[in-house]
Amino acid sequence: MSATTSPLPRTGSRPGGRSARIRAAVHRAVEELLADETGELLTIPVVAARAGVHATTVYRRWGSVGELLTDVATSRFSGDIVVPDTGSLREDLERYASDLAKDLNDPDTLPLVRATIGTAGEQGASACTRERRQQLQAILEREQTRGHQTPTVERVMDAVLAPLYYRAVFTDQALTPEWARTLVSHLLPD
Amino acid sequence: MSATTSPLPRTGSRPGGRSARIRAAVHRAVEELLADETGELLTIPVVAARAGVHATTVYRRWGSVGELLTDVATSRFSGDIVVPDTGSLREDLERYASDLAKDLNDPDTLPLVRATIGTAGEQGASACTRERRQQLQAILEREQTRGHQTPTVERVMDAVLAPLYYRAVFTDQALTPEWARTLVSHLLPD
DNA sequence: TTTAAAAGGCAATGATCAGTGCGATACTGA
DNA sequence: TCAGTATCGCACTGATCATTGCCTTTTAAA
Repeated sequence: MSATTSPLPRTGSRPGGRSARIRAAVHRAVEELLADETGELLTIPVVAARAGVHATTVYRRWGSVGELLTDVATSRFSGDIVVPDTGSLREDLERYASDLAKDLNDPDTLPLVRATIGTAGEQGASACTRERRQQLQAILEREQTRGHQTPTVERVMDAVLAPLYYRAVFTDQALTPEWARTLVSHLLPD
Repeated sequence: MSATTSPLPRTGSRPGGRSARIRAAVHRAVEELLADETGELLTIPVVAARAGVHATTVYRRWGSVGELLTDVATSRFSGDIVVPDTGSLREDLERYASDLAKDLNDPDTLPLVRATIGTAGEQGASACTRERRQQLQAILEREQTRGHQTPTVERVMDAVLAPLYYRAVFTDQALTPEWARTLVSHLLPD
């Protein structure tokens, strides 16, 4: 259980190499099994069978379901949203919030978030949102470079990010782009 | 897997009866195992052993870990917070938010929320927050009875409830009462 | 091309899990 | 008190899981 070592092998990490192919297949298997929502429990043998690899391989590369889910979540929530750059803070945030709402509405996303939180605890939870914080930070810093005042990142997270994730995880309400933009207008009045 | 039948037995449900004692012991075992944070996976045999009952009993009364967690979460998050009634909406919300922050800071609470979400999905998630919505609704309705305008429940959930749960579940930031009150002051400016 | 290291496939093992009859015990209502 | 019913403990069973040693294949560098 070496939490610091990457599940990426030091060698064999060429884009189309065998290791990379296995990694992709396992990731896809996890997402499919979670999306299937058959209530079937997510175990390493099940994932391995679905991915067409041997369970041993998954045990050795990832160690546990928790670490596997953390890895899948990290990939899934990295680089999936392009941070908008419209020149206006309000516009940037509105587009970002509405993109995020669309992303969280993807039927594959929610089960992954829930499973990762439940199985991988702190590690998993931060894997789902670490990049979001950085993206908001980037939007704010650009606005500051333009010489304008901005709310703190914490404030934006409370006002925009939190409601999006809360609704997705805890309720069955739909995350509409209109509502997402409303969150921004409450944060930036007038 | 009868999702509608209550895990409470029809007979033997007297306060101090054996069924009630077993139920309490199982609930306590779940919370302790989650709080222990040994990374040990939560299975029915493990819970049963800790509670001093036979696994068969747990299988028959709850059926699965998911339903068990949903039941525990429902108990845990029902009647645990006294809805304040100060005569002022702002004061009510501030106390409520600060009480909720304290509740979510309890080391036993967070693992229960995470595990329930991860294992029991939609069912589990709503078990963690259903009562919160009703409590906020009650606070708002009292203010309306006094003849005052109030935000919608959805707005209060977005502005107060969501940040509290988001911070608890997704970050490692502490939930201070001061910050919780700040959320209310952003919702009710002037 | 050759060679050493890394990763994956395979088979086998002990441990744990989910689920099932059956008899004993505890509870409810008459 | 007493009968009927529900719940629980107990002893199994088959299935699945986590893990290991050994060998083959792939990979990266000489």
